[in-house]
Amino acid sequence: MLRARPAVSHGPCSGSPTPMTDRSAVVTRFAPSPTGSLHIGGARTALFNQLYARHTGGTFLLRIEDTDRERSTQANVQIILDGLAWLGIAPDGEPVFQHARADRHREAVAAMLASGGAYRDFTPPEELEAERERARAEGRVVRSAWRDRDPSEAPQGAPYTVRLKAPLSGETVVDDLIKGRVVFQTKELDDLVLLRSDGAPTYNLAVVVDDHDMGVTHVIRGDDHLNNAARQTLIYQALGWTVPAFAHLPLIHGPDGAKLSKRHGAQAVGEFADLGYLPEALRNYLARLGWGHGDDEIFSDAEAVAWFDVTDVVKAPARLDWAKLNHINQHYIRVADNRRLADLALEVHRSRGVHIAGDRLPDLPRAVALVKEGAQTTLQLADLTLFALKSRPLALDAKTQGLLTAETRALLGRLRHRLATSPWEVPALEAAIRGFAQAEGIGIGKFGAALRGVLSGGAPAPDLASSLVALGKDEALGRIDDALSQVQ
RNA sequence: GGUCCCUUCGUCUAUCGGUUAGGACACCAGAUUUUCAUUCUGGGAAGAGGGGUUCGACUCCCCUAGGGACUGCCA
Repeated sequence: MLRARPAVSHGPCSGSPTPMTDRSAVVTRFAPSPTGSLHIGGARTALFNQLYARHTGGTFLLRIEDTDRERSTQANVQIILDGLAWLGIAPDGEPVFQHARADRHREAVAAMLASGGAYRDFTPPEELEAERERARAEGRVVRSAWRDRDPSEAPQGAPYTVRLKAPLSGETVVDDLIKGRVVFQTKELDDLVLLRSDGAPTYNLAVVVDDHDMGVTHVIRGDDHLNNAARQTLIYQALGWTVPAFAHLPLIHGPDGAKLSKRHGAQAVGEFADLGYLPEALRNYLARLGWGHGDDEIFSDAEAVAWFDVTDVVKAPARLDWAKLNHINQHYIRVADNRRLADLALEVHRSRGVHIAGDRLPDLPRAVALVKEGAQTTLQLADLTLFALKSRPLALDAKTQGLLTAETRALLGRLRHRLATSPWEVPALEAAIRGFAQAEGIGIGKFGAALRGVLSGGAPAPDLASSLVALGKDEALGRIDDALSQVQ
């Protein structure tokens, strides 16, 4: 018999106490495969696992499923770790690397072999392929002839895989927390390969052994594993282990309802960061995708933890809706700290190769405060703050040049003096501008566009008073002076 | 082909046998306005189809259609 619960092998810097302490406590895990980056669907799976663990006062673990040595890369592991960190999803304890536990997996297989729950399959690949075709034609599941043959009949030293000896009758039930009771006819479940011919454990075996050893009580994962859950149940039974609770999340589709792919704009969480989304916004949006709490749309992490329950997750797949993500992101930009946003905007400018003079930087947070209402992403925030970051003298765009007639120049000259005596605050400057228009007996339209152009150089800018404040008195008046002294 | 899952406004969702089927995003119209945006007001918009069960079905059951997953010595 196997050890009930061997120590979990941790990552490089092991030594932290094993997270599982209370047998009755909930333990969830996120188990991504480093054969690609962290997908947005995976990110949501991680989020739900974390929310459920936090909600129940349980533990949330991370396991890297790197049993596919060919396709797993260290770079992808790092991308996944970075992605989770960026999103603000922090697992408890060190991540478990599945590959490092291969011996333990083989040990479990040895036990199954010994108990008759598994068998050695010497079927050569070509023959297997033929059987696969036959089985498909007959509408049944693939079965190896070696299931009931004596291994001693195999040629000496012939390569073999080890397969699960699945029962041939009865029902296998997956009591899913989201999908409900799903019944499979056991004979429809095939004999999974447990160990490859090179002795390497397969995914289905490894998940079961690791989930068991890690004390996972609730397996919350993508819908695409629902069929696997039945077959994994058979492995649990063969090992004599308790089957965990399952919760299969419906997948996230692209806006057109098709499986999410590159043509939908973004899949990896890193791309969402590059597109100017805030992690808290993405978290909120992701939580609303497939789950909800009444009419609540915008909620804090604490509220999400308090309200979340896997059983409330919707059964149908959801589509990624950029418009709604934008809206939520806009909300979080509005409430975000200006210095933080300024740094984010600056990062965008730098990545765009926009040179910004150091003396303009201190004004950025103030500019951010005045324009952030209109930004849905930090990319847009960068667009909206560009006017404030330009260096004098500004290159005026053609439209502004055209507006600077002798008459307009005269108006701006007089306005400049009025502004210079005003307190440098939005209400006061607004009053000054209105007062000026009134005194001149003209509408703001007569000079407003020109003033904006002079202040911004043609880049998008907020309303006049806000633009003036965003720039600061010296810079604003200086820009006006520059324009007025410019040779016609 | 086989097994399994899914189906309420364009999208995300509420409803958990009795509601004028609610909200959000998007969209349309109007108001505000010195650009863009913001803001405010109003509006259109849904239970895939067909059978049952029931006094009464979006809600429970069955069938059909459509979508999806799995069917690998990938995960």
